[in-house]
Amino acid sequence: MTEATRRERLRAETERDIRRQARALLVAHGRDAVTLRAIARELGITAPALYRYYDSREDLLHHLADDICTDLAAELNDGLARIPDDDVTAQVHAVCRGFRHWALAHPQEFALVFASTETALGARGPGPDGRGQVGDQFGRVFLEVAGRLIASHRVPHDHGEHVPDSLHSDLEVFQRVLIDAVGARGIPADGDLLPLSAVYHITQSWVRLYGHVALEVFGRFPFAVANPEPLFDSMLAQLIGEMGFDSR
Amino acid sequence: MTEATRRERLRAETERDIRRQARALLVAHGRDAVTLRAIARELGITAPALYRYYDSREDLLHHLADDICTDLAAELNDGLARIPDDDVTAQVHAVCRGFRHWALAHPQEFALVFASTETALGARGPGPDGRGQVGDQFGRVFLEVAGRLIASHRVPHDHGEHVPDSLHSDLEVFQRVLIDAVGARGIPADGDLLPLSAVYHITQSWVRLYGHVALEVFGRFPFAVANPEPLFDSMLAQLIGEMGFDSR
DNA sequence: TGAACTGTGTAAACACCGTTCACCGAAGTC
DNA sequence: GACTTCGGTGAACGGTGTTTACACAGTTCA
Repeated sequence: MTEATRRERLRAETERDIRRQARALLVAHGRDAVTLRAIARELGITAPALYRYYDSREDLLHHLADDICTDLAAELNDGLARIPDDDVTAQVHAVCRGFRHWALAHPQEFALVFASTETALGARGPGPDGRGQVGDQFGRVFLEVAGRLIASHRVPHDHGEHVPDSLHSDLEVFQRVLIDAVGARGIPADGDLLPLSAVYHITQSWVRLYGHVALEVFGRFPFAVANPEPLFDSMLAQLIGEMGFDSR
Repeated sequence: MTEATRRERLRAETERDIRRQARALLVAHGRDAVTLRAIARELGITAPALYRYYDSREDLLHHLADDICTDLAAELNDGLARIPDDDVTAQVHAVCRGFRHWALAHPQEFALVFASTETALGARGPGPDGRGQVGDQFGRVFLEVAGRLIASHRVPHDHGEHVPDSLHSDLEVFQRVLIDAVGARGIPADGDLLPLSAVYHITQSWVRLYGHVALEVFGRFPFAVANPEPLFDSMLAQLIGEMGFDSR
């Protein structure tokens, strides 16, 4: 390997340096502080040089968001690796708690990736397969854990709880995505293993997980929550309980 | 009335003009486009003149967020006024649907008020009474509807569903806030009418309402939702159902 | 080896931005 | 009429994204 010419190596290196500095500025002083001139200053070069690497500041922020998703996914996967393969409940716990802790520890990154109106950041276009409304790398982790959950548990939802017809077409798209995600892990799956009611429940779980985390990060609970962790844990226990697992 | 001197009237007028222009820029081109110079240009004055009205751009954005909360509250109250006083289910429907429609129609305003990391915007400090983590005016509407709900319905939650001890202290704060909100409407209330399990459910409802709306505004559902409205309505029906009302 | 080409940096410039300052004139006060 | 207050101006400082013309080192190839 290492076929890369000297120039290519240097380029890759400064490219990493640029994003590392951009990231540091984002973390330290927020999105508006991520300026081309500040990055260049820190790197000992001039701002226009950055245009050799990115089309614009917007473009850089876009790549930055991608990096953040990748890091988040890696962090969640690390946490997941420490948990026995067969303890799916603990896996769900780990991913959800990991997401919350990451978001609280990295509010600026969270805001950039998960609460931006620009469709360019974090979210891909609808896509021909209906995939990837959320950052690619992170979406993979989320889907993967959902996948493990499905593969390890036969028909979590069979309480006859039926899903309104109007949701079928959308949920079937997501069902397809989930089945593919499980398939990618070697375990074949089909619609019997993953009824629409389960797909619906996964969607609702994301709504609640995201809702709680965003409210906490942005401080928008309807009252000053002094101790948010038990609130989160209790929500999580309820989510897991509704899936047909024990809550602990 | 109209004790106001000529000068005071003029001042109030330009103050409104400033915020109206700021608002227009926010809506049209996003938060970053709300620049003092652009506002001044549009008003036919110079940028430094704005410092006679606001301490800084940040200060202006803060007041802008307040305005937005007030408008949102007014819009929700308008919708509420069209609904019979005794039909609480319809009232909850109206407020939740109204919030979603407002957010989808005003994504930039939503992002500013409900998804900013700056604590100065929308969120007040913890406050001595533990109130107002969410924009004052909007918070009032939210609490008011919750209040009507409580006042009209005796003990929605008595399925013995018990709330973990670790949540008690926080929920009691919110319970106090809610009881006061009901009291402000003339109807006295106490802890018997509003058990902690009901308070908990109201909190969880906000998590889900906010979660769904934010995910939709920011396009962060895990798959491309072609038709989000039924998804929202079904969540809403479930929320209302869990309160002990019919889902219709 | 030397010529040609490519990629990576520079400095200068343009048009913006928030903010501060000294100043000025009209509005209000005594 | 003198004096103060208020709302505005223009100039300036230091910052921003971006474009342009230019220089120079690394690479390629005859």
